[in-house]
Amino acid sequence: MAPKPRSEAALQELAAYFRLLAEPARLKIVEALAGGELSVLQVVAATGLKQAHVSRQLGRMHAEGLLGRRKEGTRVFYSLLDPGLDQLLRGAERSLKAHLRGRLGGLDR
Amino acid sequence: MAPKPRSEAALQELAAYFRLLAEPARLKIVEALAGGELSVLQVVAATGLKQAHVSRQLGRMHAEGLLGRRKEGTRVFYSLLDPGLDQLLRGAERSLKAHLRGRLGGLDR
DNA sequence: TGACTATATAGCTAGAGATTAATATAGTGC
DNA sequence: GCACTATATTAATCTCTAGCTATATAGTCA
Repeated sequence: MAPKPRSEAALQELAAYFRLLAEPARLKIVEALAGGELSVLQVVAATGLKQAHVSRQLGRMHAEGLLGRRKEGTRVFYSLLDPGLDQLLRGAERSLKAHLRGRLGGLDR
Repeated sequence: MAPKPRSEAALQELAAYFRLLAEPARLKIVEALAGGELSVLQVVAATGLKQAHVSRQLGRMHAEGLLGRRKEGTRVFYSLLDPGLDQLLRGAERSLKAHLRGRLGGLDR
């Protein structure tokens, strides 16, 4: 009755992937990029975050393979690479609602 | 062209939810529970983690609404509450593969 | 009650990473 | 070359929490 044993390495990768999505700031950036590629300053404007922070997070997400990068003159444009990410976020939101319900009714014992 | 602006609070909740899944140890526990409810010691045996650590993580996941809890005598059984979680993990694995591909070919510049 | 088992908690150290201000780098146009 | 803009990096502070050991709590049974 154990449908799927994952390897230790697979769990590490999976955890690292979730960690990327485990920060409100990065989620905000991802959401801003959902409308199409943006330059760093455009992301700064869209999110209200500091330039240094945005640049660092964009760089990290690009290094992790989550974002694409395109240089044009002095600017650098980033874009979402995985079209399934949006679906993943929606799925997480669905689960989240179930959890919130559980948190309300879940004052067991 | 902006399909879904989420509130700051929603992003916080979403990030907190992903943070729960952002640890290999917790993923391991979730996986162990995928086969049905288990007592704390059974989770310890299934994962190889320390009892104190398992108890803490189970407690946290239960507090967050991710797990159900049932006491029986001196034992406490925990179980997954959200049937969509499995689907979420699979979706994340799919995205992850896309990222790994990107990490390989993504030596741009 | 005491002995035993199962869970939970407290205190600690170490490490990871978010966030910031300041500075460095790179590209463009004069 | 200089001035200007956009991006990246450095260094510092701060918070969080994983993981550990040891201890406490609660339930069961004699």
